[in-house]
Amino acid sequence: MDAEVIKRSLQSSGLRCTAPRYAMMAFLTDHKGHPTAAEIFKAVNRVDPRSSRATTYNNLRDLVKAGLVREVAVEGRAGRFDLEGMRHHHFVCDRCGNVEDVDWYDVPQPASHSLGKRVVRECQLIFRGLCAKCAQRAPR
Amino acid sequence: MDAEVIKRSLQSSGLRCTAPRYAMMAFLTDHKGHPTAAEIFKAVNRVDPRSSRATTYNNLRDLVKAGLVREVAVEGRAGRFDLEGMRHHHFVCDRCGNVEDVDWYDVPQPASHSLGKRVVRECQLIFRGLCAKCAQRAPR
DNA sequence: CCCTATATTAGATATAATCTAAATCATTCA
DNA sequence: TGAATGATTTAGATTATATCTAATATAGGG
Ligand SMILES: [Mn+2]
Ligand SMILES: [Mn+2]
Ligand SMILES: [Zn+2]
Ligand SMILES: [Zn+2]
Repeated sequence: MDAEVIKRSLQSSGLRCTAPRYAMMAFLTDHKGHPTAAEIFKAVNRVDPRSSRATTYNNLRDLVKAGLVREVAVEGRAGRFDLEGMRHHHFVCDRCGNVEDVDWYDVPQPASHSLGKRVVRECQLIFRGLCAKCAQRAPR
Repeated sequence: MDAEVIKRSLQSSGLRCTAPRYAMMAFLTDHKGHPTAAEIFKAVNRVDPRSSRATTYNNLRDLVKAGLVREVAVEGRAGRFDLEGMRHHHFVCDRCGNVEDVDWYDVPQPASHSLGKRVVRECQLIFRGLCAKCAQRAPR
């Protein structure tokens, strides 16, 4: 019963379990492909066509702030989202913009003097280049 | 004579040394604060008010492709740019969006089997949280 | 079952980036 | 030096992405 898990994870973050929020979390649980906000919006509305773009963005913001969801910013394109489940890194394709998971491995922290008074919330390791599919196609 | 350095670095990348390109590189050399495309556009036009937004974006794209400039994507905000000079990592402030440099240290590569047929061009380590200034201000 | 802080909604607005096709320019080579 | 030419630039329109607004609805505690 995944439903209970989602409900509890929302509530334990101080977020009400609303229909749009639940639908977004359920969608992200089932679709590991790093969807954009627009894709999440469309998917949620296919089920129950009443949600608003504003709600999608508001909720993504809140879910990221609560640590349930992670955003991967992609230059010149819409940001991509995924569940903060098992730790992993990311690979972003220069050509097609796809975001793919890379197995987790530990990354050393910076020397504390080089962070100064900054407060670190998270640390993302992002690889860029050509995904397997794009690497095979002709260059340029 | 910085001018010659810029000119040569452009040409050795197969890029003509044009006025807008030169001005952009000079501006990035002098301003280490990770400006946005809009800021670069404005700065270049203050000197010689003839450049176009399209040229700014085109050139940033080409300079990144040539490896002379790096882009840091920031969720929900304009991307930030800096020169690929001394290697370093980045810190992005959740609240004010500022991008700051973090001293370089070596990051281990992923196991090659976990990259598969992907071709890695670069690897970015990005920290997120509150910058020193924002960390001091009241929370929320 | 009520109450109310929290959340949602439609649509307008703001911001960021790309596209177009005509004009210009940097570089090469005779 | 003086074409020739492919790369580059340009203004402005267009698209893509994200946020704002203020009226309405609802989750969840009491
Ligand atoms: Mn992921
Ligand atoms: Mn930097
Ligand atoms: Zn690809
Ligand atoms: Zn800050």
